[in-house]
Amino acid sequence: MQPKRDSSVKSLTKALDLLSYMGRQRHAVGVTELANEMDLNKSVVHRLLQTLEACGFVVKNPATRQYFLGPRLFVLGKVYENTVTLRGLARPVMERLARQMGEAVHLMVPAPPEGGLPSIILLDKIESTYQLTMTPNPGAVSPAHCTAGGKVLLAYGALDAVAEPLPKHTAHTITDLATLRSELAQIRACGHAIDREELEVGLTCIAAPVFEGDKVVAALSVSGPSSRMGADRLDLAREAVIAAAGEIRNLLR
Amino acid sequence: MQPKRDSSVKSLTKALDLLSYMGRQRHAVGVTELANEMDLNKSVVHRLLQTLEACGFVVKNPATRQYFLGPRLFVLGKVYENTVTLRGLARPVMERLARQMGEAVHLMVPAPPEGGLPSIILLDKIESTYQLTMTPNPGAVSPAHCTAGGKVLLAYGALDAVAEPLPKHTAHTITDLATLRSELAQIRACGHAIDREELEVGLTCIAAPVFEGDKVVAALSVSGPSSRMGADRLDLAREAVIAAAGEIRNLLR
DNA sequence: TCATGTCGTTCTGCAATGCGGAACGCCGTT
DNA sequence: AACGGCGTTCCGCATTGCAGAACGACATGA
Repeated sequence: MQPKRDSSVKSLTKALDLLSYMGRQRHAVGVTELANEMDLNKSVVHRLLQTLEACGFVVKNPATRQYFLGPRLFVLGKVYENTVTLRGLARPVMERLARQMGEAVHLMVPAPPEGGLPSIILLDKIESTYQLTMTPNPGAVSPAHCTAGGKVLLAYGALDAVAEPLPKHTAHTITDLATLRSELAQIRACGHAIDREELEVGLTCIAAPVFEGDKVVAALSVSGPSSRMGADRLDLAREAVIAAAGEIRNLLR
Repeated sequence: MQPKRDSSVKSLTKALDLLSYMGRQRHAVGVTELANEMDLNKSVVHRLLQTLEACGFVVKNPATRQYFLGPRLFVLGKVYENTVTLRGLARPVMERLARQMGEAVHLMVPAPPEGGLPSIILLDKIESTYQLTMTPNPGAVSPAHCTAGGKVLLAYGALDAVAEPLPKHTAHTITDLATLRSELAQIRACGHAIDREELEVGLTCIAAPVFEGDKVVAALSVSGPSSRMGADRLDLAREAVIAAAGEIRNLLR
């Protein structure tokens, strides 16, 4: 039992975990559900929710007596969205890249470790000019081990790897940690990552790291249906994303 | 000294206030500034920030050692944005209203009481079809006492009034509480509110309450330069917003 | 170079704070 | 009417987080 200098405010951590849980659920939840799911006492959950509600971080539906994310989060999220310089600087570069390739362009940043496996956040995107593509919206969270952007962030240490059994999404998903590690080494070697249907069948992505100084802070990617991402087109995309990521790096200076 | 059944988690409240403060500042801040501004001990602020950072609600710039809102708020804000039913239901109605009037259309909800005076949050908006208009973006917070939407929310009890001296923004701003109260009574009587350059010179708005059941949950407004909002056009707008707000009410059923 | 001020960070004992468990009141169901 | 499940409230105890001071790093200016 090492004291281990914890220095984290327990009640605050619990409250933030409650918020994150509600964010994952995407619908209103009751006190008991939260208490069970988060392994907390009902009275604790209730008190935390009352405080969160008083500050507008949570709203209570008086009819169902359930709680959900509140408007203050909306406000603060918008402030983040509008002030993160990376997003604004990257935008024009992303637009050019999207026009050049005609495919969806994504800008991803590491998600703070939330319990389970390492994840990435879609900070911004530009839609494909083709009709037939359904891509996630900004704010979406995806697993890192089976996405091009995620692998880039893992490879360059912007995101901590994990020992957990990696969940399998398709036949191509890397579920073995050793395999993932050698993949990450290769990504570092060639400066880009490819995801060939590792998250979703029919979806191929290629991503490059965005540096700020000597640290990788984001990943830029081009995604499209595998049918359009043949070897030659993928080569084009590789050149283009790496170049674009470099441009963003210069803008961040 | 009544015990007064407080039942709010102090440390959590402090942390949430820190977040809100950073949201207002819109730029990274240091520990000392926060401690001074929030009237807290430095060590407390530091510990809270460490915890917030561990959960991704705050990021620290290692170079400047300053803190700012983190990506988790972005994620949760997006979840709020995408799941609040009001927004999705109101959208088509707002689009029609905007096309009809050619002016900016805003959907506003009450902001949770944050220390000072009652405020409103811009939940969604549609731009004017005219060129020359600069309107706030979704997520923006405005004072309630000098906006049409804010006065509507105050009038119908969706937002608590306040005793503070009301800050003056223009010559037309209502700064007297008695005057405001009679204005609110009149708003309740005629079912709409008008803001004639009370927040900004040259800007006129007209707003109507959006009911859910027997409670007002939002305000819908049409805003334009005073030059385009003459008596006749304002009459048109009044009919239109009231009708549109009624439609949204039906959709919320 | 050294003194000085300012910043973020760490430490530690004390006591206020938040926790746990149980009890309560409210519904809808059985 | 009895029951089970829910959100909510209560209260004493010990854990948790607090205050204050000290520390170390950095920038500034003499």
